[in-house]
Amino acid sequence: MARLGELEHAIMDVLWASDSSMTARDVRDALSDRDLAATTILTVLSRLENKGLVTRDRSARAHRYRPTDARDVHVASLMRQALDSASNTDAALARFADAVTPEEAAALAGALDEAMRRRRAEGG
Amino acid sequence: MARLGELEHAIMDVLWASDSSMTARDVRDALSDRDLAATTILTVLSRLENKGLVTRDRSARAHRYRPTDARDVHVASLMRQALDSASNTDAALARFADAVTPEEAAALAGALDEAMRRRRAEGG
DNA sequence: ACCACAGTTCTACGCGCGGTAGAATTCTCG
DNA sequence: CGAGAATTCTACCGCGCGTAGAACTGTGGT
Repeated sequence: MARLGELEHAIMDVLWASDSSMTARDVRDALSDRDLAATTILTVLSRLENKGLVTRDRSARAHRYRPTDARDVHVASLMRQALDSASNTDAALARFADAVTPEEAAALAGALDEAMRRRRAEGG
Repeated sequence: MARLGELEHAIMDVLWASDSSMTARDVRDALSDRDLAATTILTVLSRLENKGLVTRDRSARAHRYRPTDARDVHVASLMRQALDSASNTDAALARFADAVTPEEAAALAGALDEAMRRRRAEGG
């Protein structure tokens, strides 16, 4: 769904790295090495808003932008999308299991476990 | 790495669905509802070859095309890429664990288990 | 040996997206 | 109210992708 270009991604990175909302100027400063025009930042920020990736707070003079979702959520969503494009989910998951490091495997196994536990606790 | 357009994806789907290699004509026939020109298929097939997604066998008069990797491998690779774009891998995996169905979770847990076992057996 | 034809390569066009930014507009602070 | 910052409007350019015509080439049939 959300196809990001290089600059769009860079800006998302800046927003994700910040724990509070940022103004366009804040973003530009964070990307000062690129020496971008202020309007460039604004344009991209608007496009990101249209794509649903950032949310804008228009109350103040200088609008404040923040990511709609945390980066993890976005990453998980990309992974989910990829998985959905498989014809054989299990086979894809098996391949994926081969592609993770032992540390990641452990973390994932734990997370699966907990997710399952939580589901059982909630769902009844 | 591999960004696919709509037609490119459709063609990959055709190739993935087939268990043997196909000629351009075969592919066109499989997409006959689209009524595409033969050269269109060829062009896209070439682009896919450049992207490393399909392999071409030039020995016969009509070249034969087949996917470089199975679909699962491709899907797993997309998932891996997504995961690599996370700043906090564990957090992303935790989110992902929440996004899979119980069936998928079971399959994945099993696959992780087996991958681990295999690694232990091989790697020493 | 030659021709017809299938298949391939070359080339190209149009469109939409992303990077980029100027011009015009608007709002706020002093 | 004026200056300046911020936003919106608009636009350009390059590239990737869908699409395909024209030219080329190699193989099979007679």
